[in-house]
Amino acid sequence: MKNQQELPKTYEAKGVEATIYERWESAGTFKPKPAADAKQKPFVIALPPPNATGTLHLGHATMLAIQDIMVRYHRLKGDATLWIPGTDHAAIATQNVVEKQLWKEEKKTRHDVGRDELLRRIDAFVKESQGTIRAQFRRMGASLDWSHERFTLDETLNRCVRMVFKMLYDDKLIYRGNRIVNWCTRCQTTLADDEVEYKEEKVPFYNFTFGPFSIGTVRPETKLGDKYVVVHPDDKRYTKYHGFKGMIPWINGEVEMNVITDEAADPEMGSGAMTITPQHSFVDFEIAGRHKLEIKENLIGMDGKLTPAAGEFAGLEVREARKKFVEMLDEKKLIEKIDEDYIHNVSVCYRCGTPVEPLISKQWFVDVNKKIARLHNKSLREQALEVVGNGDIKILPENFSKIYKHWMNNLHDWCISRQIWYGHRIPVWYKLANGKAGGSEAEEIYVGIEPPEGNGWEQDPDTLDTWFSSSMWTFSTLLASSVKTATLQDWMKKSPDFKTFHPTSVLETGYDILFFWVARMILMTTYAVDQIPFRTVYLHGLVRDKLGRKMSKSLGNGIDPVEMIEEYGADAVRLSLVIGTTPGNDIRLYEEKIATYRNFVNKLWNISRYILMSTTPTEVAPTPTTLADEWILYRFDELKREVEDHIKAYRFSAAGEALYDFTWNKLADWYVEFSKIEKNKDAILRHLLKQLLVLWHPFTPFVTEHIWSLLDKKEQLITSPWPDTPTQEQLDADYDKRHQAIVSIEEIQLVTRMVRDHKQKLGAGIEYTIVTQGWKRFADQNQLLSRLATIHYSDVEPDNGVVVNALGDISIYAVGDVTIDTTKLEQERQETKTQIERLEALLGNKEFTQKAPKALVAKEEERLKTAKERLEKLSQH
RNA sequence: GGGCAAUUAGCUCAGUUGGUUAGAGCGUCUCGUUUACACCGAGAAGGUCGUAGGUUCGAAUCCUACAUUGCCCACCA
Repeated sequence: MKNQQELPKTYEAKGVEATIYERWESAGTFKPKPAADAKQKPFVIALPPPNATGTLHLGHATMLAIQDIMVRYHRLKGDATLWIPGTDHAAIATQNVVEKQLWKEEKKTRHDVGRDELLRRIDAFVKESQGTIRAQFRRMGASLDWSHERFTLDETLNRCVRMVFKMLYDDKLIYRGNRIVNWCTRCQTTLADDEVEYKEEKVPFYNFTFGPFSIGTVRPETKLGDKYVVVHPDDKRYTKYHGFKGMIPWINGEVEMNVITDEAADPEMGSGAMTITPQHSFVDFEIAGRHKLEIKENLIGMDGKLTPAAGEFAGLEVREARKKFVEMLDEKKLIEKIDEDYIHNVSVCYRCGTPVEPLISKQWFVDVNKKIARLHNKSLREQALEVVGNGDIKILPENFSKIYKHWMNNLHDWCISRQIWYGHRIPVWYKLANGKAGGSEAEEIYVGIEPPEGNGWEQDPDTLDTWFSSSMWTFSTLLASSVKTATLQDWMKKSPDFKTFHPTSVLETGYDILFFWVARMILMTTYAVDQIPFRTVYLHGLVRDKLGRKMSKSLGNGIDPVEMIEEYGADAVRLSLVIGTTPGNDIRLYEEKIATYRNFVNKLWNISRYILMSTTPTEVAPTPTTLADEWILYRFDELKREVEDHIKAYRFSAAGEALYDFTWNKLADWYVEFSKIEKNKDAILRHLLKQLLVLWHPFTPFVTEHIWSLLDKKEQLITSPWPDTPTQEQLDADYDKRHQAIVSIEEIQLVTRMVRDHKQKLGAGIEYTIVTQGWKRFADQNQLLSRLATIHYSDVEPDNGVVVNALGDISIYAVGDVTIDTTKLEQERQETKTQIERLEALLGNKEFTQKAPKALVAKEEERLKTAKERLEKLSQH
């Protein structure tokens, strides 16, 4: 060993990661630098802001790993690179957490403490969570520009939200109306369509008599005031009732019944006739709208109990009311039958699982179908479809653009008002004309960025859907906070960051929020900014356990990334989330997998340790002098090309695998071993190591930076230049030049393997000789072979030798008093024969030789030749 | 009900536009104290690529049907 340097035998991630991160951050390396190439577009990613409630989970770890690869790659390439961190206030989720805590600790509800006090408590909680998140994201090694951190409730972002709200309002894309909405009786708020989930449940299905019709339902209690029966216009059974109007017996005596026709009634379903309850069913609401029917008051209230409009049922819980209602119907002999085993999809709140009540409520909506001038006479929906349809925005994997389009095609108006306290307050003020609460017809409305002047204005108590503000994330985070303008256009003009960095390059996130978030960003950004928010959408899968199950607390199968980082190091965790995965497909993670990559990181460490300890720094250029040198330098050039191609094509797994294979199977297993025989490889070894560290750096930033610091202290690795990558043409030319060296070295590897195999079977003490014909062996090739496989080289067949294997024009002899098991040899002979037959058949096929690519035909011919030679050798003994 | 994906070694997964004998990691078996590494090294075994057809000189890859699994959307009055 040339160096006295003492390096630990295993890489201890725990001891170095924090220091390294601190060094990157304090040197300002995460901040964007002007591009080396002025023509090159900056590379920008807005980090999907994690909820301000949580702690780091594997979903976060995945997005950080993938995005950091892209960001570090572009930084090394010399691009102006910006990765914007931040957190999302996650309105309902956050308020829920604090409300739960309040109840648990003090047995108080939000109404007990009041709006201001609740918000104060939420703020305190959020501040703490943000601190946790920041610390944990740093532990993953994420090279986020923390000086650019944003929060969806920052004043700057809040102002942006108010501005966009006003723009939409002025364009008449935001309206307020009495419409049917999803209502969570627990969260006490509306939910957007995609915030509702469905759960299968076994419930009784009732069939009752409604005049001449048989009506089925799982929710009889809503049928209290029904008076319309809907049948399909073409349903012959009911043609005679079309337009019928008359009195029929119902729960409390006679009621008026009207028969109307609508295509929504499915003749195949049940009796083909249904009654409608527009207050509590989306479909019924639409039917009522088409027929301009009067819509009565809600029967179910926001508290989940029946309202005074339900008369004697008022105040009852839904389930109690149902029971009573059915009993009363039964007494009147109006129940036909009850199916107790009916499987029904119950809609529930995605946050708390409580059944959702559809009911009528006065809410704010975004109109997605109205065509407006700003969008060149298109609607929000059409615009959002177009930018994906025409390729301005590319979605990866591609099949998700189909899903996106389908969703967009079926998009309904977006209910954006929420009856919770935490979030962006709706920038609308009301003044009652008569100065008294009550009649809404008499009120004046003011919509603005700032509160209106004068007295008597009261702000809308509601807040905005959390996705409303996150839909602006790519541009709201780039607006200058110091600037106050009246319009968004002006603001953008006066925001240098916005002008430099928008649109962003890539939006990387899990496919589960494609609709919640990605689609809405496209919707809102194309409208408000008249730019796409990002050019490429990369969707990763969900992290699951080894059996493909979701990780959950109740199953106890969760993996805490922070614990894994503690034990295996951040680099290993990152690799385990990237290698062996493909975009859009779920990722199965388990501890052994992380351990595998920890082992790899240690391998990289030990290769470096060996090079550091056995070579000295040198200024000599890495010039190949032996076959092995030529081989490794060619394969390394090839690796650079592969890695770059893969990263550019977002195939991060393939890039990582190529690096892994080169590092372990080529550099460590062969070249480092060659270097022990051939010596004097300091320049090449150090050159390979340095460049390899750069290539690995996006994947495993900590260990590479650490090794780098032991190697070269001038500049940090994170801001070093990416090595020049040869073009495919250069590689091809190089291959032609180095062809013999490459073939020879790879031949050595094969022969070595064969001899080792036989040595194991025949035992020690056997001598091996190889006899070659055809081209002359190179001196260093012979030397390498004899050292690696303890083998002699000869031009002539040894007297008492037995052929144990053959490769092309090489024969391998075991020499001496050898009794060998010929089964293996016979097996090889058979295999070679089969191969020859196959190849002869293939090459005898004119269609193949004519239609297949010439290179392939030539290759097959070469293989046939080799196989024949081999068979000849094998048959000699 | 509509749509999308998946099905490859015992397990977890790769497999770019159809083209060598289908790859990797883990696990299994055999051997190994060569001073970079036992978080290691050398080797081996293990797959008719879900099933059945089709297109093609050639299919894990393209087409059709079916089966199984998962997800998304719609939602049954």
